[in-house]
Amino acid sequence: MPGSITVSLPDGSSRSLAQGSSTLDLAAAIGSRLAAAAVAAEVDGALRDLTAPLTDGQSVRIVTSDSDEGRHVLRHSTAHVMAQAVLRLFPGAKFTIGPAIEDGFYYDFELPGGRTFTEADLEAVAGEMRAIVAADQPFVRAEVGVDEALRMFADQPYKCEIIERVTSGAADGSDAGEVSGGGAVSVYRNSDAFVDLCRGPHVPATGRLGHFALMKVAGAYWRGNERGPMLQRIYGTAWESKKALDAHLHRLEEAEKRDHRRLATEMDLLSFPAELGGGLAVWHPKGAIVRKLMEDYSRRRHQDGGYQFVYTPHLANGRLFETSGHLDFYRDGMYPAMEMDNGTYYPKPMNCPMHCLIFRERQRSYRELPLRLFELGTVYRYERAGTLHGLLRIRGFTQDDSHIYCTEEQLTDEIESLLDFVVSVLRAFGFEDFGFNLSTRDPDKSVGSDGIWERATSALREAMERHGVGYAVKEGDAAFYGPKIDIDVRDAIGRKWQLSTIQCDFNLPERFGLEYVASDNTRRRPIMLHRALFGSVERFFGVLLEHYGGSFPAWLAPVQARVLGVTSEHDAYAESVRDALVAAGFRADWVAADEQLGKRIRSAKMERLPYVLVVGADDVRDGTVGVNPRGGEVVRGVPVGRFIDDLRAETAGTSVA
RNA sequence: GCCGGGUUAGCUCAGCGGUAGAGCAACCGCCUUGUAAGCGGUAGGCCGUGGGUUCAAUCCCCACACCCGGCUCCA
Repeated sequence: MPGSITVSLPDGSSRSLAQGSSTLDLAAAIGSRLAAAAVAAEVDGALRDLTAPLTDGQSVRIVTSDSDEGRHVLRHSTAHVMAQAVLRLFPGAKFTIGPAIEDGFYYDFELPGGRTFTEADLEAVAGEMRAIVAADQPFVRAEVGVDEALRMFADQPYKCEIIERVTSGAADGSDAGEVSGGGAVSVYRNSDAFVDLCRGPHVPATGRLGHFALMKVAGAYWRGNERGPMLQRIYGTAWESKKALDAHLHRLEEAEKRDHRRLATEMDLLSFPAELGGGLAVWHPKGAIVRKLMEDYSRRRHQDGGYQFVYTPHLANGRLFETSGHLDFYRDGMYPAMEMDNGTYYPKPMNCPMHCLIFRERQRSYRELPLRLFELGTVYRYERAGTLHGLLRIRGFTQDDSHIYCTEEQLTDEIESLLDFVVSVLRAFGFEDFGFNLSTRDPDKSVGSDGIWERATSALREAMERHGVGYAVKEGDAAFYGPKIDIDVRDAIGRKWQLSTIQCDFNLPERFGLEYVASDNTRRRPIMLHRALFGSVERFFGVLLEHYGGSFPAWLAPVQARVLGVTSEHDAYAESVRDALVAAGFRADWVAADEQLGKRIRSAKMERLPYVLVVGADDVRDGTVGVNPRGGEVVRGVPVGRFIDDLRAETAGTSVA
């Protein structure tokens, strides 16, 4: 065909199209459904607008709105629509950046006169956005010179700053999504009234959008700099269909139902009394029993793992934290000093310095290494008021903290066995999906020589590689004294939580002058591993509560079984069954038949009890119970002894009953 | 710490410049019940704390505490 071009498709086939055809034409030629779902194109590996003309020989993949990439484009385009709406409604507003993010997008603005957004403004903005969508404005790309771009955005100082930074090569990641760089700047024009700096791609026209919701307003610092201007941010979400949007909103509702703060109140587990102060929790009996079970399990595993238990005080002389370096690096995050007659004392923010003192208290032999000290150590950190978040960010918390002192030869083996240990303990709490991250040195926030850091980092790397686990690298994310492996888990609804940490430290042993006597009778410096599995017991409890949605497995449930008589005739038997369960080491109770059976069962279900045992005349006669398990089928006529055996089997290995 | 929004009964939440309401829970009766809400009644609140404006403040203003959503930070 004269004047035609041929492009290839991902399945290996190729298509001929008229000169000047775009991916949109290609999609239409393949099918109208595809054309409707298409939002962008990947041409020779680069994302482009659907409307960009294709040239002969290119390979093209059509990006549809139901893919991650497609949703990213939808969200970015919706962010532009929101910016246009805000600029229309708030004349004089300055707009800054508005990227797509996981599940949505945001855009940051500076409103005239320091005005701020209210929830009511969101309604108005959303309404204006719907009008822009209805107008089906095309997204028209243009490349302009820097000077022209600066003229175009003459009244938009933030845009000018972005243009200048990009063209001067000072751009960081946050600019990369906005402009293409190089000699030209790309812009997208939606109408005569709205043009935004942007690398793209975008959907062909605003009519492709519309399944969005504006979620919340928030303050945000320009470029994340807390000394910079405070901008006004609007968060939104956008999806390819109403169905997908509704599903997302439904997921948010479900996540909210699992919120550990809500469940903690509902289930009477713990509370944060205002009188106590922010970020400090009190544990109620039902929360405390779950916590105790977690801690007991942890202690047993550590005992089996060759750890020795230690206890250390909550306060220490400031000299200790000068030696360790904590005062230098984290003074602002520590509770303020208490002046006492023989010095300045601080609540401890970490246990490691005290464990170093235990190590140093007498001469150590290589025969003692690896020496593994373990403590459930409560620490206090002054978290800034705005950062507190239920149990997940708290000012007083307990670390399942261990410090392992070993020789350099033992290091890699020790780390590798720790990887197993961590995963094995986390599995007991129902986590199946683990991720590993290696955090490396930040030269501005660390102590010690390059050589030491290199040895520590390669030990961690080698252990993971030998162990065959994949890992991501987080540059500059290490602790000040050494690099670390952080382990995250995925919970029941797919969220990631960073829990465990294994940190390699050549520095504190040096700072504390730790030594052991080696087999050749020389004195050597041990290496120290810091590690925590739960991290913070409080935080882990919060994560666990959300993971299980409050429905703790039988070994952790505050009450494992409740016995209910059908009528008050059977209350005495119900009580005797409860006694038998308690005698067998289980946590059980019974409730008198003052309400109808259905009501009492409902109450027990609302409390998320693993087992409800209903007993009536048949059961009194036969010594049985009717077993109503959480999420299972009722089984009548189960002998009490068999229920006890079954529950024992179910909780074996985890229960310490 | 910064921006915004909150704080009303044990819980979830209405309400309003003239000192308050619902549902659930609690308590008391009646009902005697076989697997997720029986009926009736009673009680319960210095409307977060302290100032201010007002004849009058739970309501309007200010400060503080705490909470929520973000930002920043997180050994």
